Amino acid sequence: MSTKCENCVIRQYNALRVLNTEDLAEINATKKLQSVSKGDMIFKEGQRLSGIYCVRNGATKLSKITASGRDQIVKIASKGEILGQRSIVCDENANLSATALNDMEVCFIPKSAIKNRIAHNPLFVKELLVNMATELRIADDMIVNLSEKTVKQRLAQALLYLKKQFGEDPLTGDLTLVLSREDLAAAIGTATESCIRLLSDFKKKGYITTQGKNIKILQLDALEELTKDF
Amino acid sequence: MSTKCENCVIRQYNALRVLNTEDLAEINATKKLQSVSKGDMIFKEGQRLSGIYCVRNGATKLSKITASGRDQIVKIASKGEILGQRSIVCDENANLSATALNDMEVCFIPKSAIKNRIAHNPLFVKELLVNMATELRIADDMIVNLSEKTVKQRLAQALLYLKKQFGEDPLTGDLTLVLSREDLAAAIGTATESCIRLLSDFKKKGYITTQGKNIKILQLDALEELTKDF
DNA sequence: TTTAAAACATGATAATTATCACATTAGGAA
DNA sequence: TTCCTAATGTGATAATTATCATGTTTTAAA
Repeated sequence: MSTKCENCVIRQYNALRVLNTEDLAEINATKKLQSVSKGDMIFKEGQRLSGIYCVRNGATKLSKITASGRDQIVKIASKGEILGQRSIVCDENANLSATALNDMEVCFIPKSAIKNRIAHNPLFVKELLVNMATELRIADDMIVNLSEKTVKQRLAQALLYLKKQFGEDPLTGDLTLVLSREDLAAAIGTATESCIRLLSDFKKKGYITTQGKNIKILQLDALEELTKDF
Repeated sequence: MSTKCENCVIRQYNALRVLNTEDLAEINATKKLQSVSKGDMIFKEGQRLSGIYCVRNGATKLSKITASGRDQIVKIASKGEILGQRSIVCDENANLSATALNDMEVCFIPKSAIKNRIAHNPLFVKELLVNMATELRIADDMIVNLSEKTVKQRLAQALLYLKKQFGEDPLTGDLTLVLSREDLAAAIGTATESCIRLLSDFKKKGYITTQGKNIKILQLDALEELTKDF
């Protein structure tokens, strides 16, 4: 995969796709490819961002540490997604922390380059707008989910999401994106022990199997049924 | 208050403020002032919107009916805020329902007028973008709140929010925006009975008094302390 | 004003979820 | 490898929250 923005396929997934040759030249001249190791923090809540990060590879959690010390994952971002665009658009400090869930490659694009594009390319602004509006809908839906569904339902939903979004290992059938029990709990908004307990329950019922951190879904329909219950 | 967009002070609160005379002329020519009675639904989840609504007066809840029949309030919008802009931007059906919490006046602005402004006024698009980005931050924070805080903390927070956002009656000291217990429960994501029980608890402790649906905050500091606990 | 319906309120109880304690296992460093 | 630490897993229990039942009060309509 080329590291030249002009040839980069990754940007097809985000607002950068509408940039013209001239725009891309500046982005390309100023961007920096970075390797991020699993567990590394790309940026931290409250930090002033000097640019955005375009994810080339790997996945990251966007989360916030709560007063009680736990953290709540608001979103998982992966290939093609941009981190930090909300903060840059609003000229605010980061509202969430971004932590690598596995080894990643990201392109750092300095704020100035993005601000220039925003100032001069209306099409780009509109793309950003549509993107942000979509994220808002997803966040709104998550609010409804958190208050409507039980922890069990949210866990089932999270497993289905992981399968749909990141797929399964073609050999073993295990979910490709491997989360620690702690992260999985943080994603569905519950205590780690509760999450583990429910996974055990799913195992007992034959919905899934586990091997270490790996999870394999056996009965998709059972999990889907669970998410619908009320 | 004038009903001519050119002289309308309401639009100072939202993205419409950056429109020029020419833009405003088209908006003004096509907009329609509407009265909405308390309890009326302005639009419903899933509905195709033919425009946006600019709130001149009153307040509305933006909510979603859950599978179990309850509804969860995602946001309360009032004077100066625009309803439906997300759906128009994304060309999607409404994701939330908008229901008047009291008698309202709203200006309906047809989709075409807004789409024209988006197509021709980059400044307007940028304003929308910043607006949407801010709403996204608020939604993200709500996600963290819902999973971090107890119902009691969220109720305390909601009361403080109502005071800050809508103020108190200068005579009685009651919160200006009056919500039914059911709506208050829907806003904090709990059962109506739980909400009522906690209000009784707050009363017993002397934090608030109630008279019918009216609520008066007596001990602001106590409620603030509650929201911080862990 | 009367009356019916809706909203409010509270008790009893069940279900869900968190917390604490502790055992086991896995994974990485010396 | 061996050891240490962190993660996983489970039990016991407490706390929180939901649900159901039922009575009371408000509200609004006839």
